[in-house]
Amino acid sequence: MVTAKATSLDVARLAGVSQSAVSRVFSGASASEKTIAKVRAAADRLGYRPNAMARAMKSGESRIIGLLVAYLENHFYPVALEKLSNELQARGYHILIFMVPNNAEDIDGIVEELMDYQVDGIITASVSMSSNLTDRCAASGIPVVMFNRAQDGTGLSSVTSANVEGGRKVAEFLVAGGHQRIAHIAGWEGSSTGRDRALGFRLGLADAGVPLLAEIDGMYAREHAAEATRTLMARPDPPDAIFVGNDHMAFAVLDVLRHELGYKVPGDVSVVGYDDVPLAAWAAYDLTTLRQPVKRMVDATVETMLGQIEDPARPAQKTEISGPLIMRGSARIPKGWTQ
Amino acid sequence: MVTAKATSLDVARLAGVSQSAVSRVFSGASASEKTIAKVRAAADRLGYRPNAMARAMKSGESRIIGLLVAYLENHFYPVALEKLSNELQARGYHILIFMVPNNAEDIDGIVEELMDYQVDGIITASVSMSSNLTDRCAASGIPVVMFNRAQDGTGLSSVTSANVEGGRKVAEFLVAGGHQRIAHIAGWEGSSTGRDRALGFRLGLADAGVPLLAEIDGMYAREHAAEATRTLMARPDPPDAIFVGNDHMAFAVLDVLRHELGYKVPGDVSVVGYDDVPLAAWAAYDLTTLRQPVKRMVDATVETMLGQIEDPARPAQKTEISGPLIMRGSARIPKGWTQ
DNA sequence: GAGTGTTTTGCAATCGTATGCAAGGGGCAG
DNA sequence: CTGCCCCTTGCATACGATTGCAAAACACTC
Repeated sequence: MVTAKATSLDVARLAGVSQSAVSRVFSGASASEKTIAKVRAAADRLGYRPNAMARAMKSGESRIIGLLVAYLENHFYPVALEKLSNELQARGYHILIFMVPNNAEDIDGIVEELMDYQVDGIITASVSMSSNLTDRCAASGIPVVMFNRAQDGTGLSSVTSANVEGGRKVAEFLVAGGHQRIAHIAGWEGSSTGRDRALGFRLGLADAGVPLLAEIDGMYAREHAAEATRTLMARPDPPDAIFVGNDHMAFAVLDVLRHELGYKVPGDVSVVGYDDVPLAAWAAYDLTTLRQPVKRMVDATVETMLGQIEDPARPAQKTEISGPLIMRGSARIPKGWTQ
Repeated sequence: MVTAKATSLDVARLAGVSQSAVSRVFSGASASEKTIAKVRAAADRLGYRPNAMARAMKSGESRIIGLLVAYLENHFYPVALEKLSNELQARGYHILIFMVPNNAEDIDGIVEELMDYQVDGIITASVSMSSNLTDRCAASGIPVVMFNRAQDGTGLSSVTSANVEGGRKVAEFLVAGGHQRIAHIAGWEGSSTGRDRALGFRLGLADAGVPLLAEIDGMYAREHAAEATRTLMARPDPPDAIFVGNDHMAFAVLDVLRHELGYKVPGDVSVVGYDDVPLAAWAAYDLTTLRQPVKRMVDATVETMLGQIEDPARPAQKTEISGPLIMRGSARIPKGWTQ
């Protein structure tokens, strides 16, 4: 007898109890066995389920997390999104997803919309927030966790991989491989990840006494990375190794090197990426890359988020998770290094 | 003066009007210029925005669309999701996203959760629904649109590409290319897309009088497709052309053919996929494939969805959109065929 | 200035649930 | 049996908005 939609009052009447009894049964408050049984029976008969909207309105907790994503083109994000959604779903939360247009101006409007829905928290994936926005969220007591991006100055929690350390590892790896002319096609310098990876990379090279041949901002975009590759290889002293700011760009670099310019990888040039998206393991690319441990990053994000929801007073928390270098076939492997 | 959170009543008091006046200003009902100005000013000062939850509860319209997705591993879905989200956002709707676990049993529970949120509609992406579920949605008057999958018998709207026609086009293309031993690694036979593409392909071959060498269900999974490829190539009469049920599997097929078994593509074997995900155009794969016009499919999905929300009496609508064959480098191009 | 018609506005009820409060009921010790 | 305490239960209210209704304000015409 599943009619249009039953309310707690309908159930109450059918069960012969008060509406509050029904509410108590479904919100886990205390009730006698007898009442619980009667209510459950009636609810089943009517197909009743509590109205999440009404519940949210009354309690002020929507159990919805707003997710801001800039682009899904880079496979890292779909993968993260999938895990994030599963994890939150398991904890009884759900994701209201918002794509952020490239023009960073509109983001304020988007966040406003988010807040209209009384979201319990906001997770941003590779999105920066204006300080104005940060303040609003703080004022409303809405926790924010930045995933795969950090932002100094703001009091926001963030979860990233250990980007400086990661950049450094790549530098050590390339130096150990005996490369002489090392270049970097960097992640967007407007992002903390791009800057940190580049910084770590430069530090690592400096420590080894190897100069950085060139650095070009690839903007995390295929086209920019491809163009940067052409520029680099057109030099009189083209690089014999390129560290690329993320896998997504590295694929473009490999495409240009192999299929457009006819270079051998890693024979002529070694290429190293960053992320270790699934595609990096596919034979066509077989990309050596520094892995971002998505699962652990997601777990940390969820923990931080729920922690702050439970205790709004908890201070912001910046988590860095380090990942291993995954050696595959796109870069010469130094003697003695093993997986 | 952005305090915790202002309600319409706060605004009303500050503006010196009634709470209903505030409501009317923000819901676009008629009001005098003077009132509008006063309310707007007060609202700005308080940082007031209407509470979407409360609005949803009262009006019964949440302006939220539930989206059920099975997996994001196949790039077709992130791309579609991005467009879908943008499109709906532009129309004032938002997406509550749910990942459906592989065990199809749980899907009922997921849909229940969806309905708890009073979603205005449900879009499923490559997910099948039990008839039980279908009934519940119908009973609740919640429109459902299936994206990239159709289901007979249910009265549900669906938007797909013209899969039978598409399969046929591929058959004609391969036959025209002079291939003799043509095999098919099919999409999951439990899905309408997989079945229809295979059906069209067989029909096309039959019309041309060319036999189908073999057909294996690739389950839309990389590993299955890879294994199927090994099986096919181990035959005494290995195929000289393989039509693969979607790009995602086709990449695995190419990886195995080229890097594991050492075949030349398209020299030894031609490979054709289905979808035309961005990756298909990248040089490393350069995959000939039948394009599913995502943009148009998404548009149709949104139109159908909103149409049914506006007028619940509107009958279900099955849309099929045909796409072109995109000729790239993974399959021999018949003489005289041009892009 | 009175009469008529059209807006504008406020009052109050309502959506479906949660919860403080006080009354009711049951169990147990004395 | 009485008294005390604790667990259940129902009543009534609140959450923040929308909306029907009727009174009030306004605009015009005669």
